[in-house]
Amino acid sequence: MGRSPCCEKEHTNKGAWTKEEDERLINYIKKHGEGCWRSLPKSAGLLRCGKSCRLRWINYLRPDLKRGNFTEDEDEVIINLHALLGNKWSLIAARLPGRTDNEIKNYWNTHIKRKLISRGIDPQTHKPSYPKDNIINYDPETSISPKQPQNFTMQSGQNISFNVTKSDSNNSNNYEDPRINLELSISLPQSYDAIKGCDEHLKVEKINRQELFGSKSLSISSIPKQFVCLCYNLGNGSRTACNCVTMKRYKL
DNA sequence: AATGCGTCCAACCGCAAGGAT
DNA sequence: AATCCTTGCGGTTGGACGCAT
Repeated sequence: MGRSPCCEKEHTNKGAWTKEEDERLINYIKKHGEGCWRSLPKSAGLLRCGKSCRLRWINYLRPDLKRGNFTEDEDEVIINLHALLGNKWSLIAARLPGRTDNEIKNYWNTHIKRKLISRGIDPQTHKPSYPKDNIINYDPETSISPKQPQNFTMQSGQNISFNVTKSDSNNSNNYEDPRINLELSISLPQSYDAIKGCDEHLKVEKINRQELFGSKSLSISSIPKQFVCLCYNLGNGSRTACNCVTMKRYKL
């Protein structure tokens, strides 16, 4: 014997609720309280299934619901909780008085997802995302890059990375080979002050100085004030370098 | 004015958890 | 222990609406 349906579908209304139905539901719940959703429609004189009544009450008719747009603070709470809990909308809603799980879910899908993407953040992982169109699949056999990056506009301070992965010719899938994990990045010209706090740049700079001049001390201000920075990370041995070095060599 | 398209969101659906029998 | 029932959750749908052409 299978599960009995939640209601008799032939005798129930579907779709948008009318004002009269809303009033019946509100009046009934005011009198008898929430619960017993299965029997509620019959008792309240509604041609709806219990599930539908529950949803209507929880998501729309409850008196404690907050109406209107989400505030910036609420946005941040949702983003932080989603990073922590994932798509657990009911848990997120529990932390936002007056908001429902359905409302938050809709808001996430229509607004916050886009907001995060525009910030360069993957809405599912909450980690920085690389533009898909800039992933270059480099074929070492032919030295041909089958998928060229598309044009797009970089913003000041933005950093674009390219991953070079190995392509599997048998099943046309790409996969990351840890031995050839080559990550390239490029950024717009920036001031030296902006990179001064970057350990990686300073480390490279220090090594380069030692290579060129031994223990001789040189002023770090000899680095050009404005330049395009190109960095690369090699998976094999995790070697890192950047063209700050080259720029400095040219300057010297 | 008509049409097409994208966005928003209320409502639906299937499923699972947990309590009752 | 097995089955049934109720409730709640998350994914999806479809209609209303606004805007561009």
